[in-house]
Amino acid sequence: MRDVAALAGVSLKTVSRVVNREDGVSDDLVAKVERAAAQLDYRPNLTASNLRRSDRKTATWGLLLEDVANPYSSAVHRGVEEVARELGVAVFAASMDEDPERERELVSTFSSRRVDALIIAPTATEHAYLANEVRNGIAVVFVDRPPFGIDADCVVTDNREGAVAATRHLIDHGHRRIAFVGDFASIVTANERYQGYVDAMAIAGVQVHPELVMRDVHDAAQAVASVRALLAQSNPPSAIFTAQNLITMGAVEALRDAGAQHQVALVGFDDFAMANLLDPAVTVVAQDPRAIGRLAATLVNERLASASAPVGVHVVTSVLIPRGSGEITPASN
Amino acid sequence: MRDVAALAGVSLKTVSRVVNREDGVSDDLVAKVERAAAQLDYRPNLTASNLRRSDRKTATWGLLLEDVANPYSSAVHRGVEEVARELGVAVFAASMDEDPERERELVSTFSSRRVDALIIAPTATEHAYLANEVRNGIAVVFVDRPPFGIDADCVVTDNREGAVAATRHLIDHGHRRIAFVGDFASIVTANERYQGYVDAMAIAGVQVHPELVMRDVHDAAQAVASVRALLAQSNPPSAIFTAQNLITMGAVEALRDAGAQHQVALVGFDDFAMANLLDPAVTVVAQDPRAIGRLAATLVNERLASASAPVGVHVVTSVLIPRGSGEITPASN
DNA sequence: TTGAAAGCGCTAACAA
DNA sequence: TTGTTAGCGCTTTCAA
Repeated sequence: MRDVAALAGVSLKTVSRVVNREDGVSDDLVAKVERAAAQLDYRPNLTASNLRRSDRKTATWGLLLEDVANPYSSAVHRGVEEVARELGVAVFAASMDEDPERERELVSTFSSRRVDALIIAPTATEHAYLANEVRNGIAVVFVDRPPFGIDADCVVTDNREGAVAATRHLIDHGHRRIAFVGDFASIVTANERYQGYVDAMAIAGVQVHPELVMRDVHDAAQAVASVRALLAQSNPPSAIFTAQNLITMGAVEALRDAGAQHQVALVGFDDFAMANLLDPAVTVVAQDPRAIGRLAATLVNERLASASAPVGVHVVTSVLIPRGSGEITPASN
Repeated sequence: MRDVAALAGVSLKTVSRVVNREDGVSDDLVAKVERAAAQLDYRPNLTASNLRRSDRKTATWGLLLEDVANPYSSAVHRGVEEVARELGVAVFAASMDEDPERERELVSTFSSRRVDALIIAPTATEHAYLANEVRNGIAVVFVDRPPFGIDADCVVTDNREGAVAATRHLIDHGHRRIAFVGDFASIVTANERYQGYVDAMAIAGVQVHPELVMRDVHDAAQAVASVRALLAQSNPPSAIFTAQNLITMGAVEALRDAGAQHQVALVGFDDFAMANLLDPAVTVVAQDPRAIGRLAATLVNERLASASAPVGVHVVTSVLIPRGSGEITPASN
């Protein structure tokens, strides 16, 4: 900036005014400064600017995801980015891989770079450690899972209701032996989905068979093994509700390997690419992760505008998409 | 930091030394400062530190992708992140959506935040505009597509060789009427893949039929339409080479809709989720985008260590994965 | 409308 | 081993 000022023959402050498009500078000087800036290919230093500015805003957010390469996470990322782009905000993104310590490290990394906001798909089960960030005016919004030990905005899917819809869909198609395959019981959303399954069964008066309930299944490989074990039982399920996208993919593989894909019904939580092109096409309860990301970003922006606004939980509704696998009826009953 | 110094009863510089783990501070004072920092929940301001430091490193990189939610892009992102994490580097990520102007905006956005490096999967066809960044010591590495008008490291797939392998695979299975469906001819990689197709056909003495060549097909919907048109011809192809992942997905859909998935062979460039679970499973030439990301990040790190090291093009080899769709033989010939 | 001086939080250079 | 002073690039405050 000093070089630009020297070349344009004006003071530092005048260059600052032109760069920040403040008015009160004569057209003559504006032109001179712009010419000099272009000639030197001047790039303003936002970090220095931020250091001195009274509002201390860096126009930078941090986004903490389960895994940037996971389809769900990356769709949330995309939604956040769309809103951030309109606001001229740059977004740090990183993966936590279900590691609470990594979550804290990333918060610290982003905090020391003075982000204005943190959007967190939490892995930790305790978020009191964020109190300092909130006190310092960093907007914190949670997605996918709610926070614990801190009051903050949060965007979640209607996990229980979605699971009820999935389970009821199978019951309505005549199934009584309905298996559940879900993620770690320690994950709140996995629990809510399990609860939805249990509730739907209870409401319909259908018995939950403990040998048909597989929990703590986290990835596709474990899901393949779990579904294989289910199918190998003496009295196997006639339908399966898989409560997470990777589990559904694993179930598809196990069913196909057993040649049972047209005999055993399947409904999955979370949509995934190619679900409609499989044979049979896979019925799912779809979330809208991009909308979740957009909403979270919008909440960040509102929180930044008024730190004292009341905090809320925002529920995005899921929707059941029948495609074939969920409409298979039991062979005999 | 001032508050920490006051609370610990030491000078600013001593706190700075402790925070930066410089030695030459007595254990006694280190303990005092650490206690004070913990008590105040002190977070160092990396932007201020960077402003003053002589090396001017922010430990921050910018990653410019086609679309953060695209499976290819997000796998590259993951690879970059893995290396960045080890180095304690935070990564900005953003999508360009094939918009060259957006590419320049993002470079400017990240430059003004003083990133140490830019990793770009370029959309623009002219990169002379980056000369200033390079001169300022920002490490610039390109992935997926090479740069133009600037000397910089670059990581690409062996597009031509991969396309040759795919085409030859179909020829080896007896096909003579082999269609090509590829992305915008303006995209370098799409051109290389087309060239590989043409070369493989020529080497084998198989005629390229212009009516079987569909270019400028960018997304799944356009691919569905293109493959439908191919199948509707009076003398349709017995095999199709789709030169991009979304195009392959669209081709799968069109073939299935026409009931031709077991008659017409298909080999796609780029692997995708569920390709092995489709019926038939889809034969692909697979890239390793995560490895590409890791390599790009490693190159960034080397470039940062020595700005004057010679620039190179790094080719990551693709591999053909036979799964079924590519091994279908022509009905008659 | 323009500019001079001070200072954001931190570290380099030097001094004690 | 510890502290002092200056200044990174910018904006605030205030004066001209």
